[in-house]
Amino acid sequence: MVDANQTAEKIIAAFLELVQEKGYKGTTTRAISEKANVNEVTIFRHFGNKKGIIKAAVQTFSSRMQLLPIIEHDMAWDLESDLLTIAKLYHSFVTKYEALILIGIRETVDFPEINEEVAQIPIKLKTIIINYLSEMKKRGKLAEKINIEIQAMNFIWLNFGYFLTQTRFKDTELKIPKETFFKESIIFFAEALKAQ
Amino acid sequence: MVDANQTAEKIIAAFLELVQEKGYKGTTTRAISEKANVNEVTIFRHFGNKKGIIKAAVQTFSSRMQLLPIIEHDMAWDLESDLLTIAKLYHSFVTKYEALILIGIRETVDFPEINEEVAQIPIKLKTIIINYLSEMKKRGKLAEKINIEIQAMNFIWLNFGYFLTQTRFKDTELKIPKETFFKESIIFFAEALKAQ
DNA sequence: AATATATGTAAGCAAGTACTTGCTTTGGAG
DNA sequence: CTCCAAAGCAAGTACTTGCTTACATATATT
Repeated sequence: MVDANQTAEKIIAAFLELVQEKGYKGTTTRAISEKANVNEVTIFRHFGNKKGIIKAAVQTFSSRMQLLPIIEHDMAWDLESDLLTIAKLYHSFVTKYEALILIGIRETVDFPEINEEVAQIPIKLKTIIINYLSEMKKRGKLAEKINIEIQAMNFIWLNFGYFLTQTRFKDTELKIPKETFFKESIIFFAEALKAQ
Repeated sequence: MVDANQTAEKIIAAFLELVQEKGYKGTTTRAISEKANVNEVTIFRHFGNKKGIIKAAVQTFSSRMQLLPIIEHDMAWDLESDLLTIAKLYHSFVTKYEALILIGIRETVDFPEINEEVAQIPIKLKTIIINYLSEMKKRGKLAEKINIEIQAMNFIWLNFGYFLTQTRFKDTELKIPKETFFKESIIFFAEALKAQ
């Protein structure tokens, strides 16, 4: 007997890959079946309908989301290294779930739930950074006058902007390697915070 | 006789509005005709086919793009106020062409030309800022050690990230008014550059 | 009044697409 | 060997959607 879970995963993987390219509506169940090397009917037997695939994919996504705040305890209470840690975690997460995030950004109307779910990433990130910066203030490592909420958003916009520029524009003029971004941009941001 | 240009504009406007909501494939020619209050056939008489509407819309967009670098001469050679001017110009432009920009980001595969065209926004912005910062260095108003290309990209990511966060996530927790963004984030960035 | 141009109306076609149904095949567990 | 869950296969249905065709109507210009 064939492992049912394995086929389901194959279908989800093919689905996500295709959606990343063609968008949700551009992804046909036939194309999914071909890419996953299964019969089209198998898809419907597993997920009922096309939306069911997304639903299943989102579930694995949201359960992983819960794990994010754990790193709050991994802080060294050094601004540069901690912001670097957070940025790196953010990018590995966001790269891994690129397909779903793109769906959330694209299919705002047809899948408000996914958009809502994807919006949780910056929201969660925001609270993490706000908590972190507050604690840094308490420890006297950050100037009192700093507007923590604004700075949390600055950090988010910077990272989100970098991520989307890299993934959505193929132009070489805009390509900046991850290491450069971390070493230059995040550190610049951390130093700017310190200097205030 | 009815003004043909006017109907064409009505169609393009309806098209852009719908695409912003539903995406390109989610936008049917029937829906466009209803929203524009014209007959469906009129659309095809004007633009030949569905892609023709996009093509026409992109044309007005690209011609406006050409005008952008003109503001290079509007600089006061004061970091804060100049970056503010550039940021404000960027956001008014990007807000105006939101629909097309979203198509460019979403429909990378079906409309590579539009993606290419939309990518010109950050590319053009990049050269504008690089030129500006270089001149500021020459005038002794900016530290020599500053990596101009990186800082140009930082500025772009910040603005692009802000723009997309505002337009794609409806959550109130992430909403920051434009004035706050300009006054806090852009000024923070300018000060950080000065401090280097 | 006549002409030309822009649009409306009605009907429909061809292709694609999500989803169904009924039947067959496969391969591991008892 | 038998049973059964999981998957393949073939055919088809119902519906949507981009686009076409043929004809009627309105209005500005000559």
